Amino acid sequence: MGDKNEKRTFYLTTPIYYPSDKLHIGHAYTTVAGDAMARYKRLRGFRVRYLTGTDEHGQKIERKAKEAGKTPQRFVDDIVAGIQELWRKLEISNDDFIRTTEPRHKQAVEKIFAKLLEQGDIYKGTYEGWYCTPDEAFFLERQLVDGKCPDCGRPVEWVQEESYFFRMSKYADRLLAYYEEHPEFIQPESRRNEMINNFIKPGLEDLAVSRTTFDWGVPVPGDPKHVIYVWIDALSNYITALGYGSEDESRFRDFWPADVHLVGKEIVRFHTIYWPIMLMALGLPLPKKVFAHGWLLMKDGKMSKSKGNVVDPVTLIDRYGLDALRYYLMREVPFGSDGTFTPDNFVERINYDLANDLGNLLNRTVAMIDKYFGGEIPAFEKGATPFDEELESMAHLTVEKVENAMENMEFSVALSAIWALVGRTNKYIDETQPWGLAKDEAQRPALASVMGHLAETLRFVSILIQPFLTHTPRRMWEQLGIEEGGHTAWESLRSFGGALAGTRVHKGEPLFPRLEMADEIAWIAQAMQGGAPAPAPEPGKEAGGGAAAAPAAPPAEAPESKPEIGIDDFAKVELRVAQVVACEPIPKADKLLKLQLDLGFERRQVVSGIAMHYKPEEMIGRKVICVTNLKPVKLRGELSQGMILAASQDGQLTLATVPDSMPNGAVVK
RNA sequence: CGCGGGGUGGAGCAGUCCGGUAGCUCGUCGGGCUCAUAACCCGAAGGCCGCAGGUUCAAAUCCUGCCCCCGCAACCA
Repeated sequence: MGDKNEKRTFYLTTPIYYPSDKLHIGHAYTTVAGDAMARYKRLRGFRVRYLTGTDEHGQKIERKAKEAGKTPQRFVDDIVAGIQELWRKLEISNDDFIRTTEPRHKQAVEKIFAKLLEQGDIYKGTYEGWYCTPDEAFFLERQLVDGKCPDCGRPVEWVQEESYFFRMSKYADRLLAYYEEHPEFIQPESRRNEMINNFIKPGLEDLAVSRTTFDWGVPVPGDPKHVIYVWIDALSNYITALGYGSEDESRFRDFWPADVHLVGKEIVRFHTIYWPIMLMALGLPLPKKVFAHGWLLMKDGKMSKSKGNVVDPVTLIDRYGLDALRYYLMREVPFGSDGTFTPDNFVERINYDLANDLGNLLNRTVAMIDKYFGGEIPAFEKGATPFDEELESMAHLTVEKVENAMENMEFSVALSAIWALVGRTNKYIDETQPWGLAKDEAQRPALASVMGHLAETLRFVSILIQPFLTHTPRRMWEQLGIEEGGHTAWESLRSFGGALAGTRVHKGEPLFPRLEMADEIAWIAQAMQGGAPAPAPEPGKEAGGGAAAAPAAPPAEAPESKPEIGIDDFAKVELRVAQVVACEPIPKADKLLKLQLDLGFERRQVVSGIAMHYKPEEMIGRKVICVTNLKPVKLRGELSQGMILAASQDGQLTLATVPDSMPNGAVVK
């Protein structure tokens, strides 16, 4: 093999996830994709470093921890333990897991901040502006209406709030030049134009990189009243995890710059603008590629618990096996586009591709070798049947296609190519009709050739799927009697031949049991609703998945509750019956209706976000309940003096109404 | 005219950058085979490629206008 000692390196990262909640299948999607890439590169002989982790600071975690009655650290420790458990279950092969609360990270972040400050790239400045205290909002001079708050009309005051800023604009030209010179930098290309047109061209504003409104973070060196905000704290994980800024920077020298940052499309901007600029300021090379993948959406749009369309990856793994889930994630959706998860889809994919095509192919091949050759894979001569050559050349072509696709992170393309080979092999059996050949002793060499070609093709497939499926390759090798080693190495794909001649096959369990589609679709749908799925008969599992524990159904999620209040607090709210006397939509606002309410003793105008649910004309005459002592605000330029009550969930909304007999102005409590 | 994505046989998608036979998976219908997990293989039906113009010998593909859907942003006191 190669006589180069120096292995090429490959550094790949996922975003660091925010542990304020349990992770869902979308996070699993990203991380499995990265894992497939990392495994592929390792198979190709690269020295790979695959990093994932968690971004653990910030106001939201501080608040959630408080609500949970925990310290922030304790709070994130608990959630992160769950995340790491999920990665274990998904057999993510990450080489490191960075947590932004770790000393190694915090120390480096302090250094980075200090350096940027010292260089003058970060400066201490002030947010200045007109501030409306009751609204907690800043306004520019030109936004004021008659020198007063444009929202509520009350006086505003000139305030200054201290903050540290990063001079972004200073680097804008260099960033554009980098884009120019490295067209591969932002990966689906369309994203690049988006960044240039929307953010860079209009001019980069200096970025506020510290906060004084919360404490849970890395304090600004020498100015602990500020904490370092997410930009610097989180993005720098990609280098702090390599030991940048520590006593030992050897790993950093080996692996930086990153080959690929994998990101969701919602954070492209941070990774293609802020992060490169930070690196430029630090005098470091920029990552080679930022790849934005799409979202895995649920049938009814974005995942949300209240929609009842959340799939817990663990539920799927427990019931269908890890390889089924990993295969589905990587095959179903072209990486880079959005895709939709549906139970039908998931079950179909497993049944057709894994059970019928691949699993059955192995099964029938092994059965025939058993039957016709006593379980020993025969030696063969090339071209014994008219179909041999085509199968062989397709096998080689498939390797080439897979390698090309993997370089571009086109995982679904790679898998389709592999499955095209599987399909071709099934067809080959039909063409050669081994059962016919077996009846004629003179056809013995042809039969041997067919068996040899089948086994060899399956060997190819087993090697090619390794980045994606973590159990199946080994199970195929067991059945084909292959020892892990030379015949399972990627480089062995260069030659198609009798590598397996003489090995003994071992008929085993089907790789993937066939699923009862209707039952399983219903089961998943129920699991997504959060209800306890019906005790459908457990389908077979991947061999080795011993414990046939009852599938863990996601428990019904208890709604988040607000803290208890006393009657005094409640009494502060004034609710009254009001009648709608006029109602009209507000231009250019999808959700807003402007209502004139008769409160008996006075009339007032309320703006309400119910336009998606009620037409203006059907509002007129209704008696509703209005909060009458709410601070007035302007919405979409219209004054709103109160709010009307409505119940809503899952995109439904119904007004709380009162019988017409109740007089306007009646107090509700 | 806020930003972006999309409208291709019954369903879900590819093809659109770099014009020239419209492809894949599933479904439907018909056939073949029996080695195999009632799996596998072959064939057929089915599309005015959102609409209207334009460029061209030729447009799903380029240009113009319009319609519709979906995210995001704003607005849900």
